[in-house]
Amino acid sequence: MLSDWRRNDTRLQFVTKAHSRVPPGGTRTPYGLEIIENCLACPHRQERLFCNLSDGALKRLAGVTSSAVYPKGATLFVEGQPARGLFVLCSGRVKLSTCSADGKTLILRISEPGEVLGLPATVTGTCYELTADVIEPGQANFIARADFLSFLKDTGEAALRVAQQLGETYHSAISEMRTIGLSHSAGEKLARFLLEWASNYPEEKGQVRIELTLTHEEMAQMIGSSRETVTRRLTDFRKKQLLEVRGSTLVIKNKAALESIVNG
Amino acid sequence: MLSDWRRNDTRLQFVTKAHSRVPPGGTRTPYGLEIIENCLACPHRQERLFCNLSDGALKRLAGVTSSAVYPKGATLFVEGQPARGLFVLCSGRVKLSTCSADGKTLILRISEPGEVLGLPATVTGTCYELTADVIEPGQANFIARADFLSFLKDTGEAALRVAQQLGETYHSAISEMRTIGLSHSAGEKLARFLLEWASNYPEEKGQVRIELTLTHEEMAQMIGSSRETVTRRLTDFRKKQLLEVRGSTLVIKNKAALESIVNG
DNA sequence: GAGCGTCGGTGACGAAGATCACAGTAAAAG
DNA sequence: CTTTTACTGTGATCTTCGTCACCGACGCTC
Repeated sequence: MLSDWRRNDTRLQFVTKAHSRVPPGGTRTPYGLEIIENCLACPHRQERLFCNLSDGALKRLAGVTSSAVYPKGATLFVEGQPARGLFVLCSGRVKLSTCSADGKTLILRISEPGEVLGLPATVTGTCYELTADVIEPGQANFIARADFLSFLKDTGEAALRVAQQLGETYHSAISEMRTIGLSHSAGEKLARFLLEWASNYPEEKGQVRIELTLTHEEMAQMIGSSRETVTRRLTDFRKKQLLEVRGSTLVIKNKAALESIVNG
Repeated sequence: MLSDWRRNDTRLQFVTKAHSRVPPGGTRTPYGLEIIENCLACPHRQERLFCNLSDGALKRLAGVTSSAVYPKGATLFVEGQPARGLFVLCSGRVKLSTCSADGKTLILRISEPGEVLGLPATVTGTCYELTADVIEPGQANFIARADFLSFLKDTGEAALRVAQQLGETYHSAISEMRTIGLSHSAGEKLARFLLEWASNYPEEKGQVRIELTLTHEEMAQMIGSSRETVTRRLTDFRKKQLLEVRGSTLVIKNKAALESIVNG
C-alpha cells in the first residue's frame, strides 16, 4: 500500500506546518499514512515520554515545530554534521548508525515512534554522533536547536523530561554495548539481540512472535558481525527448533534455550 | 606516598560533611590527598561542567552533599542496584564497567575528576547500568536521588547542565562503541583506544606523551579483547617504533602510523 | 631472606569467523 | 514476460585471536 512512494527519491517531503487548519488528532494522507498535526490531540501522547508534556508546554513547542513525512531511505541527519536540531519521531522507524573510514557500518539502534532523535548533540551543541536513516516511512517533527534551547530555558518541566529521555537513550546504548562487547561468539550476540528485540513483544508459553523487518545484513551490522554468519547462525537456530521464520515475522519457539546461549 | 592506605580494605571512609567548619578551598589530609570541602571555592570549579553552577545553586546543593574519600578498590555502586543517587568525582579516577554472567568484564570508561557518576540511572529512576570501582584513590561527593530531584525541580539552570552532562556521557559511550564495534582486528582496536586516550594530551611533532596507569588486562577489557593479545599487539607496536613505554608513561612516537592503522 | 601475588612476556594449538565465490529465490521494473 | 536487483543460503579457505601453559620480574608481607 505504501509501494508507490517507497521507491521515491530521498528528498525531504515537507507536507505541513504543525499549526495548520486541520481537524485535531490526525488525518490520513493519500498513502494511508496517518499524519499527526497536533501533538495535544495525538493519540499516542500518553505513552510517550517526550510528547506527554503539559498543554502549555506543548503549545509553545508547536509554534517552533515543522512536521514532515519521509520516504524509506531518507536521511534525517548525518554523523559529523553540526547539530541543527532534533526530530521527534511520530511514526515509522529510523536506523541510527555510525560508519568507519573503510565503509564498515555499525547500527546502534532502530528507533520507534515517540523517540527523540539527535537530542544529545542538540543539547550539547556538538555534531550528530550518528546517522539517522528512515527504514520505514513515517512522520517526524523537527525542532531547530535555537528554538529548542530557548524553550528549555523557559520551561522547567521540559528540561527534566529531556534529561530522562537522555538517560534512556544512554541506557539503550549500554545495552547494545553489552551485546557486542560481552559475547564470546556470534551466536551469542545474535541470541542476545533477538531476546532484546523480543522483550517488546508479549510472551506465551516460552514462545514469542516478533516482527523483524531487518535484512541479515542489517542484523549483522547491529551485532558487529558479517552477513554470512548471521545467515548461518540463524539456520542453526532453526535446525535446533529454537526459531521459525515466516516472511518478516519470526517466532521464538524456545526462549529458554536462547537464554541459555547468552548465559554461557 | 599513598601506599600505606592503598591496601586498606574497601569499606567506605566517610571523612566529612560538606558544610563543616574548615577553611574554604580545600585542605590536606595526612595522606597528602587534597580534600575539597567547599565547591564554591573549588580550584577546579571553572573547568567542570557540573561544578560550574551559580553560587546560589551550589549552596543549595552543598546542603545535601556528603563528601567522602575512597581508597583504591572501593566500589561506589554496582550494576543492577536501584539508583540511590549520584557521585561527583572531585579527585581520583573511577572505572565504569559491566560484567556478563560468566564473569567477562567490559570497561566502558575511566572517569576523571569533575565527572558525575550514576547520573543517568539517578535521573531516570532505574538501576545503575554500570559498576563504579575506584582505581586511583580520591574524593567523591554523594547526592541522594530524592534530594537531587527536588534540587533539579527548583533550579532551572541545573537541569540544562544535567542534560549537557548526559549528552557528553552518551557521546563518550558512542565513541567507545565505535572502537569496539567498527574494528577489524585487535590491533586496530588498541590503536583506536590509544589515540582516544592520547587526545587529552598535547601533541608535538607527531608525538604524544601520555600517562596510562592501566594494566594490560584492563586495556583488554576496554577494547573487548584478551590480556595476551594486548601484550602482543603492544610489543608489535614497540618493535615497529610506533610506541615507547617507560613505566606508566607511554610515548606515541608515530601518531600518523597509528592513525593509518585505524583508517585501514 | 623466603614466600606469595600480580603483572608482563611468549609459545603452541584450535576454533571461530571474515572473506570470497557463486547459486538459488523472490520481488520489483521495464 | 523478461530482466534486474536485492536478499538469502552454502561451500572452501585462510587469518586472527582466545585459551592454556609456563616463566621471569617486581613488590609486599611476614
